[in-house]
Amino acid sequence: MANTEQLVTQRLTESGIRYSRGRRAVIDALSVADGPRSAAELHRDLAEAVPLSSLYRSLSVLTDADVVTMHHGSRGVTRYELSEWLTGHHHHLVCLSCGTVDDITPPPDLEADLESVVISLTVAGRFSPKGHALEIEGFCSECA
Amino acid sequence: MANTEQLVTQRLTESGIRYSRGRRAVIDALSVADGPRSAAELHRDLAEAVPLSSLYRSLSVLTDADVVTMHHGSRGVTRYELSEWLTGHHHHLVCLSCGTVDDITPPPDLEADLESVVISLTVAGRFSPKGHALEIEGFCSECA
DNA sequence: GTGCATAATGATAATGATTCCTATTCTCGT
DNA sequence: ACGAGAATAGGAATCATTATCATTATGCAC
Repeated sequence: MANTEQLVTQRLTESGIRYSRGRRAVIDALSVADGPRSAAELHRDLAEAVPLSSLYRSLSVLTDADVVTMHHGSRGVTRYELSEWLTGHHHHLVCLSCGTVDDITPPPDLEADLESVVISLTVAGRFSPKGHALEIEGFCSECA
Repeated sequence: MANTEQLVTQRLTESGIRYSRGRRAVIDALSVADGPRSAAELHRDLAEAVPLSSLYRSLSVLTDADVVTMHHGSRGVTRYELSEWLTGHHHHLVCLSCGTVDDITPPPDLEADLESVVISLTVAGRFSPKGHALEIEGFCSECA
């Protein structure tokens, strides 16, 4: 995924947003993560390289630019990950015990099934679907 | 749903938990809601009849007793609703604009499709699924 | 290259949701 | 009615997150 760098650079440039050292560090940390990360986790990973307040502001800016997407998970903490146009569409495995979240990408046929369920569920109604998220709750290998 | 009352009474009695005035008010408020409610919303609905601290404690007790289930939705606020064994299994329509969440219950065939997707996604792996939640994000009729 | 307008940073204060603490009140079984 | 344990209420404390603002860095015009 070496061109994540380029895609992000391009998107930020287009939006007139600087791709500063701190923001680059955030993107790098999210790039190597295998699931959404909370601000606290990122701060720990970045080992004080980015102060918490700057980290939050970077995440906010990057979210506005749609480079990063936020999720609201267990215990009221917000988790962030690279947006799907960078990583591909995926879903989440949420561990009920330790709270960690891993990405899972369904094979095309299953994803197609999901989409048709979403369409069927909203076709009758007054709701315009823009996206969907399937969260599978259970126990990860560590906590099983 | 007149027997929600009885089911809750029974469950709490079994657990040695009292079904006090305040807790009854919380259950009643959740019973008439058409989707998960935040503590703040409940507090507003209950018109100060239940102080915030008591409300939170009631929600915590009821969650522990599995009478109420918590969800983590938009903007980092926790929302609560009656557990699925009381209301039936359902999913959520989340409005990207105003943040409200509505319940949606799929017809059996669609729910069966969902379950088989979940099974297929986890069968290979080291993850034991216990439940699933499909959140459909979009715009409600108000915000369309 | 210099200077300037603007953007980004980082330390701290403020906010908002939630939890903890503790004295008082209520309830149930005796 | 009495006493033990449960529940309440109010406030203080905590945690995640956001706002403020003075300082620093960056990109661009000259």
